[in-house]
Amino acid sequence: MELDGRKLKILKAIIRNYLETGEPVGSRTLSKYTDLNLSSATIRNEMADLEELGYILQPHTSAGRIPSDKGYRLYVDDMMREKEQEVSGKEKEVENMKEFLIERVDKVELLLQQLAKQLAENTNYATMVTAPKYSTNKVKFIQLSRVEPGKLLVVVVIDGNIVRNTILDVEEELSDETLLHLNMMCNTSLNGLSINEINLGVIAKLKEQAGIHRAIVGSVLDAVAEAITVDNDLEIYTSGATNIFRYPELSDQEKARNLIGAFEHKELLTNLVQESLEGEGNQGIQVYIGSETPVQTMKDCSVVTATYELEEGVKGTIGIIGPKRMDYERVVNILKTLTTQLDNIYKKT
Amino acid sequence: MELDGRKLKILKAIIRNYLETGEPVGSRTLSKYTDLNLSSATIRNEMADLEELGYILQPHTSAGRIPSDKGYRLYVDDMMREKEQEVSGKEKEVENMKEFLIERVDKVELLLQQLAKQLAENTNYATMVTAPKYSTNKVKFIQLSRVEPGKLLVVVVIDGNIVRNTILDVEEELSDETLLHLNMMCNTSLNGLSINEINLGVIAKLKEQAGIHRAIVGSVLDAVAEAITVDNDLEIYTSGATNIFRYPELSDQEKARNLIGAFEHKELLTNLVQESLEGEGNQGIQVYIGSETPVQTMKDCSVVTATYELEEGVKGTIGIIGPKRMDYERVVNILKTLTTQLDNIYKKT
DNA sequence: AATTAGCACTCTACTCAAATGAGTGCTAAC
DNA sequence: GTTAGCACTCATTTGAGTAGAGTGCTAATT
Repeated sequence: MELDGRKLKILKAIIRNYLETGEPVGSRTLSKYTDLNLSSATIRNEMADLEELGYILQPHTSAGRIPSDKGYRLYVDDMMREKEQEVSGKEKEVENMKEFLIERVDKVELLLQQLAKQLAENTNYATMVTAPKYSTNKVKFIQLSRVEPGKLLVVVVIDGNIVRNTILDVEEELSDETLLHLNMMCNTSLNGLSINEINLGVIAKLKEQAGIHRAIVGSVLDAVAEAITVDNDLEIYTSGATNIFRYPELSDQEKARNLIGAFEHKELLTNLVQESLEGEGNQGIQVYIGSETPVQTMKDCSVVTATYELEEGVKGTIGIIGPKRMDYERVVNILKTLTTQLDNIYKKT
Repeated sequence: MELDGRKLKILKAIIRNYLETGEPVGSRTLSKYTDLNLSSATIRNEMADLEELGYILQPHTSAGRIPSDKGYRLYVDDMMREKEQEVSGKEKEVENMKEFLIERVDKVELLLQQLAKQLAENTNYATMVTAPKYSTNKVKFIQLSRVEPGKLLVVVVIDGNIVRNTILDVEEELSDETLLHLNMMCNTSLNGLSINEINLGVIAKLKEQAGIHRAIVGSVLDAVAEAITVDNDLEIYTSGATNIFRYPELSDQEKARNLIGAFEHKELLTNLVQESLEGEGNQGIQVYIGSETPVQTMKDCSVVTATYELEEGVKGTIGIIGPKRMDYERVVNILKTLTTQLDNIYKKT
């Protein structure tokens, strides 16, 4: 059996209707409210076929049909293909979001948290934003200072002016000159290097230069290593988890608990981020429908992720989590314009 | 009417039973399963009195009784009074928690997040932990460095070795000597001062010393001010929000949504923290029952908060949020031992 | 051969009444 | 003051009956 034009039309009509109402769609509804001009009986036959093909299913015998994951998939793919052509979308959607993004907050952390929140409020879905990840952190600047006797402050500035710091306990007392000297040494030896480039050779050379202070250099290197190591964890901001209560199909105890649990245990979301960064889809946008999701506890939802790239190799992910019947079109649009704008705003800097 | 000994006994029995089962308690149950040796009829009479006094109430005519907020209050106060005497509690409860606290993580942030998580897992309630708040932050050390041309890194170390940093854009190019000079100036003028002590006099003197670089000093002072300003916001870590689904009386859509919303919008929790820090109760432990809570959306819960104090004036709050029928005794015990241990661990440092 | 009308059938959701049972309040006896 | 006993209340459960939405199939129509 083939999926001819008419079947496709009917399928799309079913999906569109279901997206709107959230109720199973019956043959009579379609017959009346579409321009197909077919009787309900004919549509019933077609629907039986569509069900056999796996695009739709019945919650129970005497109910209408709802789209299956496979059905949604077809719909989304088709939609994405169309969008592709339509060069520039309607930018209005994110207009007010833009406004607040403009007045960039200092702390990236706060900005992203805010972004997640705004996005959740605008879409009525749950959202997730990861901090941009510098795939290759490079040391830009190192500063060692004595805070108080026995305490050494190590500040490391890395690409993108991210500042990390550690306080070390040191046994020996360092004179001002030694400190100055160590500072210079570290900067000349390490600046511009990434974690992989700081190899044994560099380390040995540095320790040699340090002479009697080699122990300290060791500690400092540890601190530097920690600072430039890309931490895979936790830098995920979420918002709007309670939005899932807007959708009855996600609101029962069991499902709500699972979902909200996933938002609480952010480590579960890392899979999602990972996968989303790897599989480059249409303009970095990826749609996971139901059980396609990499996060098991979200198998009753759909997830749309977008990758934004501040500069070469500096990527983050934005995700929107909603019911399978989410408004894919709108969500994809929002994410597209949003990522473009994020890029632009940061590139201006 | 008075609350005589027997009434009190019955009230306590009702509460204890209800804490266990979560079901309204009937007269027959009490008659059978307590050592009061009274018939159900007598107990019924007493219960009628207790209801009139406002300590218990009936969900509906033909149900047993459940404690009212006033009833719980009596119970908790009484319990706290008893605990007072019992000098040292059973410390075992937090034994495994201690274990992980011992291997202190560097980042306070992580530690507190972990603490919240562990606590939630151990108690099966929702938890909340705030970062210790230094009521009077003092500047301990300032370091200005040139990261790259036009960018000045300001690092401020404050009490408790908390490190804050800002990157400033500067117009003029600074020589190494100037930078060194500025560094010394800032440190000698500002070290040891709190936000209130950095007054116009200090500022004027500093600017005068700076001469042509007064503009920069202005920016630096702003950065310092930001660093030592106690930020009232957001430093709240939560965990175990999904635990509320364990308690049917909190699990319906409406309530669950409200509660989880409160955990998401952490700004709502600041009231709680505020109040808890101010009203010093029994060993810094405070119990809010039902509508006593400062956070409106939690009026169907009870909240137990504890204040911990790392050193003079450095305080944080731990909160446990559960159903009104939470195991107050256990929770209070855990919080007591936990705060003591937190103090000890940090004091060792 | 495709479409449609018609009808029997299925299944959910709702309503209603009756039965159940836990628990009370009150009265009269102890 | 305490208790036994009984009538009463009310939430919950159960089952029957009904309405309604929607289907699948067959036979008639185009």
